[in-house]
Amino acid sequence: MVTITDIAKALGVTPSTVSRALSGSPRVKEETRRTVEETARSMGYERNVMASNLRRGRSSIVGIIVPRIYREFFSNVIGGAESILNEAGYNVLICQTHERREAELQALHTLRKNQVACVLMSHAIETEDPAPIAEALGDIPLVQFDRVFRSLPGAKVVNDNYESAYAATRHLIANGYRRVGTLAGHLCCEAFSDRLRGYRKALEDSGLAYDESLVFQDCILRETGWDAALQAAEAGCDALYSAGDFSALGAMEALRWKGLSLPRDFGIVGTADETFASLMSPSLSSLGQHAFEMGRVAAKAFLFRSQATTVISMELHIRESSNRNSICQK
Amino acid sequence: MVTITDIAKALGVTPSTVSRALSGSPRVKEETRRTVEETARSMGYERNVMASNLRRGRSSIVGIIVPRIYREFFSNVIGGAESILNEAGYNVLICQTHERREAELQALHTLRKNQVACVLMSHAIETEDPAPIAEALGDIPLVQFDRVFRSLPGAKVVNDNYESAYAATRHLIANGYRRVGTLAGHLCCEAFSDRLRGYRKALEDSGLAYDESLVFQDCILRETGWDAALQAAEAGCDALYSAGDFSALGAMEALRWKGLSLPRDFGIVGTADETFASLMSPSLSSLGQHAFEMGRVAAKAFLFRSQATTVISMELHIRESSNRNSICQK
DNA sequence: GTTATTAATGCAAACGTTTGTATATTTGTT
DNA sequence: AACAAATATACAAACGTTTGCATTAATAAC
Repeated sequence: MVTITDIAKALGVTPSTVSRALSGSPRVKEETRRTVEETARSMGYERNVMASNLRRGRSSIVGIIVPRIYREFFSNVIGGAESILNEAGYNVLICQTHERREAELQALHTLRKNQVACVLMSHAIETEDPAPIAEALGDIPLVQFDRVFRSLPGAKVVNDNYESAYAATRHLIANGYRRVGTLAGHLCCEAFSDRLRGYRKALEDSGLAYDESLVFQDCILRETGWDAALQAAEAGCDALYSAGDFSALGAMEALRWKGLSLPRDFGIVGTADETFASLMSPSLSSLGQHAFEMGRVAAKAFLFRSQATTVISMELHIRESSNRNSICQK
Repeated sequence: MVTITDIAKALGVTPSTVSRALSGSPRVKEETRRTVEETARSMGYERNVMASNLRRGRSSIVGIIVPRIYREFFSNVIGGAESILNEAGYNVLICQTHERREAELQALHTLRKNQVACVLMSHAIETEDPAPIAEALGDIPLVQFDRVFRSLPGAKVVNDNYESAYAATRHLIANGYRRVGTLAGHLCCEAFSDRLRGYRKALEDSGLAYDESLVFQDCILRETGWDAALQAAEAGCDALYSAGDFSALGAMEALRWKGLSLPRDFGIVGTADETFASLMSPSLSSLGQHAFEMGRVAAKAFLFRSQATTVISMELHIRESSNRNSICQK
């Protein structure tokens, strides 16, 4: 392995000069820099990141913490962040929490130990108190995305959950559904509580009553979606806005099992636009997130040391599960 | 930050003793070790991985290279590997190649620079020549999974592609399909060529002719699946074994568009058992891979310095798209 | 021509750990 | 009691980079 000392010897200068030349310090002559760079290239030099990190007390790794990498949304966010960060010379260390608080703290700890340059994170559902996160991070910058804690400092990238849930609910109402319920997520999580607020506002703006018994909390899994849908149907519901696609899927299965037909008897709109949404039959209407873009924005927030909150719009994909108007036209 | 020197001073010993005590060297007295460990804990000591890595010339990071993290198969392999590696004190650095050779070499380079302890890898489809991989790795151990090059040294973990494709094809034949084609992958990739061999053997064992015109190469995408299915149907095919689920999906859509009914007029079995396979209507029969287990096995192969090749069985999930027998019984 | 100013490089001390070799201590053997 | 063997710890040199401070060389100011 060739080191800066080797280069220095070859050129009759000191390692400091080589180091400065290679890291673009303005303290070396332009000509020297060129010579050094050339020699480095010809000798096949590669900077030893370990040594560099040790000395600088900070690595060129960015940590990303997500609940689960196999959720399409998160893997796409990761992909987006990676595309920006790799470009900028950073590597990405990915940790999964599986929605568990303990695993989340463990991950933060791991990243701290690796002295990552920054942490991009979407917190676990279990997490209610953000204070330990701040503590575990120390002075490492934090960029939150999707699921964010307002009270933590640093940049944030979120979806327009309120507006999109509003739009999705209005869409159901516009299709003639009159008793619209919702499969809500965990309300301690702002992304989910915002969706609930948007849903509620849509009902109110349409002159429909907001009925607490049609709000199913902590309902984002296929199983809980199934149960909630049956209860909802029992309660006279004829449509559901779901804060997730998996619970929407469970709901559709339950309703079909009950003999109801979508979108004729019942309308559903999900959130996340998982691949299966468009492949099911009937296909599931869903709010698509610009996950890749969200990752890019989060990564840039770190690179530019932004502290801003960016809002990214979701996109309503209207499909068979809610589109009664076009079915009628057929 | 508290260092081993701090601990040493507090105890009146030298850093070397502390280092040895903490890393479990047999060269310190049992009593000393206990005292050191206790003091370390009480002082809140954490080993500086940068310094450790620099000195040892090797990091406690394992690199994983996959074509795409959002493929469920790969994200589950990653999850499995992570579960073992984290336990053993390693962290995981994930790189995507997007099936591109250049990105693959770049990733290897990155990992080499980070002096990873090992690389777990499933190569890109574009890659035909494994030599540059070996070169880029230097003396870093390699564990290949799913898509492997026999000629490279090191452990390998693969599916029983030959046997499973054989079983899937036999299943189609047992359901009365008589002209079975296949959507094959890139045959330079052993995983795919093995599936083709299994398919062929099944035909031969069943007394059916192997017809090259029913073999569609490089066909693993939704779009190519669509085209191939139409050609296949034109050629008198009544069933397809597909080496991927996305091409199987495209094929199903094309056939339905053509007015054919599954499984009545046409049978399909895919490979990978993506989530959508069970959710579609008709649901798609598919060969499920034990992805999580594959990740665990690959990680263990590294930890135990194994050089062996492990074969993991796939599982045939029989669903509506191929199950004509049970439909008839209805 | 002397002095102040700037520019370019050199010097040397870190960063925190690991490890080969040396030293001191204990134990065992005769 | 003397010596060998073992055990336990200390010493010191790395690992390759970065960076504050010192030094030298070049330019500008008077």
